[in-house]
Amino acid sequence: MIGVKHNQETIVRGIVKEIFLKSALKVFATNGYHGSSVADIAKEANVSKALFYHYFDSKNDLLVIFAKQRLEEWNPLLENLETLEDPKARIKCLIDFVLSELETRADWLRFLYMLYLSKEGISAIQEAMKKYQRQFNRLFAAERKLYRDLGYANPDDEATYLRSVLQGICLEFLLSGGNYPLKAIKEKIIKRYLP
Amino acid sequence: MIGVKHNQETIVRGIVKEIFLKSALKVFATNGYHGSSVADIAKEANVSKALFYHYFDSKNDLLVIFAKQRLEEWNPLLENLETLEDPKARIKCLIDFVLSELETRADWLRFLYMLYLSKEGISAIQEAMKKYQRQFNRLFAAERKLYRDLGYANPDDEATYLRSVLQGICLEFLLSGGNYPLKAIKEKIIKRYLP
Amino acid sequence: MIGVKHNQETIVRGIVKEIFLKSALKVFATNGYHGSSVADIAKEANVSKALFYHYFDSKNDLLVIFAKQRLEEWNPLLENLETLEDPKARIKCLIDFVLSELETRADWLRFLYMLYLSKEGISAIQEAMKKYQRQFNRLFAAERKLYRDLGYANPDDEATYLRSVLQGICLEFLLSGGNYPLKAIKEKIIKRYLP
Amino acid sequence: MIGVKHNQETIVRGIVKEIFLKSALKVFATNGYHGSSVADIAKEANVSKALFYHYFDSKNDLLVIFAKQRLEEWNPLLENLETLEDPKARIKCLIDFVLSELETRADWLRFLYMLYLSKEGISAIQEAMKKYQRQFNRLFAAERKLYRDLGYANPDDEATYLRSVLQGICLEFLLSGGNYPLKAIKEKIIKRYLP
DNA sequence: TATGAATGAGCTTTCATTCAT
DNA sequence: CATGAATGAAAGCTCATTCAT
Repeated sequence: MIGVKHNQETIVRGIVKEIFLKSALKVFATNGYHGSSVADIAKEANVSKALFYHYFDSKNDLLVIFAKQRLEEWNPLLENLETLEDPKARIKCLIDFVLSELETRADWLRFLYMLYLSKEGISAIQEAMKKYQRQFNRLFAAERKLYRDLGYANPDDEATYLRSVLQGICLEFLLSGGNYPLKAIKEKIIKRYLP
Repeated sequence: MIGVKHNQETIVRGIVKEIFLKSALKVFATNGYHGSSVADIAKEANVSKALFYHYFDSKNDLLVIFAKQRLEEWNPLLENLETLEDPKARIKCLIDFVLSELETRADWLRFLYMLYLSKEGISAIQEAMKKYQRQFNRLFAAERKLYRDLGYANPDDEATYLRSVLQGICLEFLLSGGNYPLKAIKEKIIKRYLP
Repeated sequence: MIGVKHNQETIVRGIVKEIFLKSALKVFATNGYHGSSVADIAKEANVSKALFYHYFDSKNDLLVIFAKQRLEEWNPLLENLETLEDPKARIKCLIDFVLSELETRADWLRFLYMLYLSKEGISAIQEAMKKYQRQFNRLFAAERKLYRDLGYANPDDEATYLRSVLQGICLEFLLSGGNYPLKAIKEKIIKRYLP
Repeated sequence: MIGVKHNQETIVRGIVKEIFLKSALKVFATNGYHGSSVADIAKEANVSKALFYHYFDSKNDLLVIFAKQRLEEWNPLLENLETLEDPKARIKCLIDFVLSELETRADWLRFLYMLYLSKEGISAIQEAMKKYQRQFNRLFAAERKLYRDLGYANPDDEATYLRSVLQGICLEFLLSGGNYPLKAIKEKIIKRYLP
């Protein structure tokens, strides 16, 4: 019949989309957004270039999708920060969250840093970001409260400082090419905040 | 006299080259290397696209030049680390060096992080890097010696840690969009290492 | 019984084909042949792109079909011109035929003019045309006879002239955007040929 | 010196632009706007595809340029219609203007008819048209005055009618493939309006 | 029948680079 | 030195068409 739609096909669609996203992430992490062509992504996924446009509206579409995924990724941490009573448990949670699974998230992080660093990149995903502004604010508030509960004199600076340290560790991890002493560094920082 | 004329030309050449490099840096920091065209650079410098090729062999040439400049920039620090007696003076010197003039070096840093993060980018300038490997080794040795002199149990990890913290501060500074409490953070870190 | 089923299928097939043709005509009239994609046609018909190829061999197929339909459309007029005795009745018939139902035939006309105007377009349907050459010749002969019977000195030029006038009216009607004084113009021309 | 511009080079620019426009017109007249690629135009002009974009912003740019040229073409006629005293001279002028040089303007006309016929085409050049609305109004007013001066009862319809006839002649001329009796038809129409 | 998946070829446009002046 | 002209290659994206289900 004319007009009949098959529901199960969305499953295939979802799988293929995921393959594309993974491939895109890989090549983006290698060459950056502008340095990666849709042809590169398709090649990585072993399909034709044209198929990409069967699943996404544009190359830029990927940025929006990635931004959304990234922001949703922070939800579990946010929940923990807002519900856990013990501030020490909270800060442990925060450190663990940022530094865990760095190996598997390497492509992800590499790409995000590049994206954030380029001014253009930021404006490209700003609209997508706006929707999540409230979420960001909640996160920052939770962080401030954490340092207040920990008894720090200057919660804002303290939040900034730990954020910087954690980002720095992630960054150096990515730049080190595989021989970063992550375990030792992590112990060091945990010992400092949870004596 | 011929020599004089030659010299003058070289000076002008150097100035124009510098203009190009500065313009390139600016657009690279905005759009990344692949996202910036030679036309963009020329437009930023208010000259014709073709003139670029009177001063540089290719767009890729810029990467090599930037890498060299960056590495030579570290020479004064290296000299200080190797000659200063007092380890406290040395670590103060290191921190000051990395965190000073972040505002004016912002484009520079932004671009370098992007470059280092992209795997491909690194390979593009790897050759240039090789020549300076010896210099890198000297720097790392000086760092290790510093932490040994300061009495740390694990100088290697200690070097890695401080490097991560400083990089993290620079990174967050770039990402913060102008409201990073650099002064407070710097005081904080100096107080920690130089009690 | 098998025959009946076959017949029903043919009827359904015919209906769906007609839907496609109507949709095609609409988008062709809007964007021209080259400016309209099979996807556009399918969308207008609310079916999938692939279904189109169950009913037609190719997009170009549509041109041939349209050309045939157009030519067969002229059959009733031809019959009248050849059988009616009174030349005045014949010319009235001709004018009425060309200028009637312009509103409903607008898409049709718009597309045909575009097709005829494009040199390439004509060659695409020339083969289909050849089969109908005999019919054209009959039409032209009937026209000449008409003007001879009406007593005109130069029947050929007269035929060309009236054809031009009628085409011009159709064209201006299409270009006017809905406010063409068709009735007045038609009266004017009829009064001239049938005083 | 940096920043020096050469004035005479605009001459070359103008010539090459003209070549491009002529080539574009030729291929547009054959295949229509959507049916002609920038590659086709460049091939017709015997230059590289990329050079096109050195002279024009986009393919659509050509439409705007053509529309403007077309409208300016009518200026001499407009001036004559507004200044000539004798209405008979005016209508002679109008007929001559529209039907003269049909052979050399064939590509032009063919393209314009296709453009006007496609609804999309019209909207593409509407903005360019708006600027010239005043000119159109002047032309229509001059036409109305002409038929009033000639003593016609219904100047508006009369203007529409003659416009239709002239358009029809042009159209049939284009469709006839070279054997249109233009001279005879023109005499016929002139005799009718200037007895 | 009817659909979504899939693709090669082609389109518009951009870019790094070269060349004549 | 400095420019505009010019181009081959490749980018993002579309399209007519085929195929498996």
